[in-house]
Amino acid sequence: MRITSARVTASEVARKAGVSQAAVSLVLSRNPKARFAEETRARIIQAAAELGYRPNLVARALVNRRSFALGVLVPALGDPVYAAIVSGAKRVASETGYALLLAEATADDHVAQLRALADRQIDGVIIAGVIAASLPAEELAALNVVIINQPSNQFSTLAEDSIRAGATAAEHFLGLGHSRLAFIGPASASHVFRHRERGYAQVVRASGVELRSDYWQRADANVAGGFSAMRTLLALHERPTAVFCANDLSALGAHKACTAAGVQLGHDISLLGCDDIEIGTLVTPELSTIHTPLGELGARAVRDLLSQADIPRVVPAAKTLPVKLVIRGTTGRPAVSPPGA
Amino acid sequence: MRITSARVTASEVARKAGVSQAAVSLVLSRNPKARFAEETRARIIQAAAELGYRPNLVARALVNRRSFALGVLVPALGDPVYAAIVSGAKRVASETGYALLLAEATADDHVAQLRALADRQIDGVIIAGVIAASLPAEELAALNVVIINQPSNQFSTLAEDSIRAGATAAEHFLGLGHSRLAFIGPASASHVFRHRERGYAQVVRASGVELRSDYWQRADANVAGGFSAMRTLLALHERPTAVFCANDLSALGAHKACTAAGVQLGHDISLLGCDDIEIGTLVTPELSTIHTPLGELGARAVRDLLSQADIPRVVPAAKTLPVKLVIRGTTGRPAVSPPGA
DNA sequence: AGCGGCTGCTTATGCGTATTACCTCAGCAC
DNA sequence: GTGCTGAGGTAATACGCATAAGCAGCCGCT
Repeated sequence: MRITSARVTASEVARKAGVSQAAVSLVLSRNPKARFAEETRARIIQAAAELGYRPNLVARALVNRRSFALGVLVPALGDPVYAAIVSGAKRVASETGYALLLAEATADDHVAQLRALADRQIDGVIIAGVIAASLPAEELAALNVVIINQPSNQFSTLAEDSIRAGATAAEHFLGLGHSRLAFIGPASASHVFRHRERGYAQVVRASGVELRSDYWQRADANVAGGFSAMRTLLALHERPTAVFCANDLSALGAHKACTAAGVQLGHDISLLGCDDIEIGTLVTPELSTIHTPLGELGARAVRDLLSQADIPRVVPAAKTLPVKLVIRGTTGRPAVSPPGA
Repeated sequence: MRITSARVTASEVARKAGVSQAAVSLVLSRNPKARFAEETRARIIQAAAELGYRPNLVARALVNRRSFALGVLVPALGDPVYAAIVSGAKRVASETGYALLLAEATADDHVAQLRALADRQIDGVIIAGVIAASLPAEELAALNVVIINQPSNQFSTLAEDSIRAGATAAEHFLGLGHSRLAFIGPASASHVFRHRERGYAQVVRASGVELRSDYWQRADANVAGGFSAMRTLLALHERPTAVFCANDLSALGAHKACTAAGVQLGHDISLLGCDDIEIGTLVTPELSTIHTPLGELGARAVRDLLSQADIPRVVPAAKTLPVKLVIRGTTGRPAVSPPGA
């Protein structure tokens, strides 16, 4: 039975070096308070090396009350957005010797998933995509938490500048001379999506361009949603010339609908996504988009968690990371001058 | 300092219920050997519920010598192929109360990543995409291991039927009437890629169709590789009419090259990928491909690991999962009859 | 009355590590 | 010699849980 391999323990190293287990622990953990003769120190280090001793992190976690592991709670690992966040988090985590424990929360088990992480004594948790408000606050409060892309006055947050993302989209379109601006986005409670929409709407409105309700399409923020929303827009008597989608996935759905309808993207209709996931460069023409710092969000989240672990934060911090316009093939000047011009 | 939250322990439950800590453990773990009066049992359960007791899994892991966690070692979490495997693994793992510990192995730290997992006393590890032969065999041998898509006579393996995948590709092309068959694939040591190629070549050769060396392109199995390889093919005096790519990513690169060159996919040239990642449906026309059971591989890997944990396997098992042709938009009959017809 | 056997619990111990408190011995001052 | 100090270690304990072993009380049987 090979549940956990028989591994060499500190005691065995101690026996081999002719010292006590405590000596092994003290020397190998470079405890500054420990005064050991150079010769003993060397003997212990050599014995450990010869036996291939590696400390049992589970035992260490038990006594330290620190597991050196962080949890990540996301709704879907396969989604490129969360994959990018996880990847960024993993990079920083492994640099610092931290492990990442994954939790994929489905519709109704997000609380259970959080508990599963907490029960493993994680030193902190990163929450992205899962509505933090739907998690029991008192259980979260017992953890170090960083929430990505959601507001919270109780926990630290880290977010893209969603308002600016939407605003940038509108500015791009307006700058190109568009005046028939459409939007495709979910009716969801998601904070990012709402803010991307708001930033977009604000700038459009401020420019004096009309916000037409038939240009404002509600659709799930995925490929299918974007596809059907775009079909609706294409069926309109007077088509929009520029469409901003709440995320790249729906933009790619919209892209597909346009291509299928023979619409020349970047000419007949300008299309802009948001997130800058890699897939956007695979379609033709390549998807213009607003880059959001997904990997960076994951990476910073880990760093924040690690600093929280040392100096617990009284006041939760809220940081916002900038976004950036990435012009590729799907956006350009309108083909025909808008009526008002 | 809030490293790990102050949580209620079994002893506190015991005090509240007026019993010993052992009683709490015995009752709550439904140990069949423990005979307790119904009334005591109820008191313990109620006390636990009132205090919100949840066992510390770290402590449990230490005494059980079983962490109820599995490791996953992959080269890139962002790659849709590995994301799909991880997602499948996660599904089964969380059904059975197991946690998944991620390790993303970069070029030269794969051994360190494996050790980091082992040090956390994982009950098993799934290795995908990382060359298992490059890992220290004696350290692997101390673990329960399932290797995905690589051969091994020392450890259990789980693989798609790569030969069949390639063969299916060739049969599809030949069945459509193609005779100018090309291939794009890496020169890498990867077993899957080599077998997909071999299966393809075997069937082509067996059909009597010539295997032209200028139709056999070496390229990295990613978008950029597929793109440039396809450019080379397109520049040929006599273009191939059907191209099989070693994976979807390179097929998507090839797709892009074709679209850019004005080639009508599915008519002028038939293009076939392999893996069936979701992105393939986003391009126009949608990518025909060979479906490989990525999620299923991850799921089965976890199941195998769990059964290994109970009944250790003397002889490593090797299982192969079937693949399936998925015809979408990029494959069709050749536009012009091949010379020989 | 005495003893076996069952019920219903408790006590003790170990998992592998970190850490505190203590212990021994040498060297030195006096 | 005694006492003090510091160097160089060890012993003991705790972390939170699981589990083997033990033990008290009671019943029934002879």
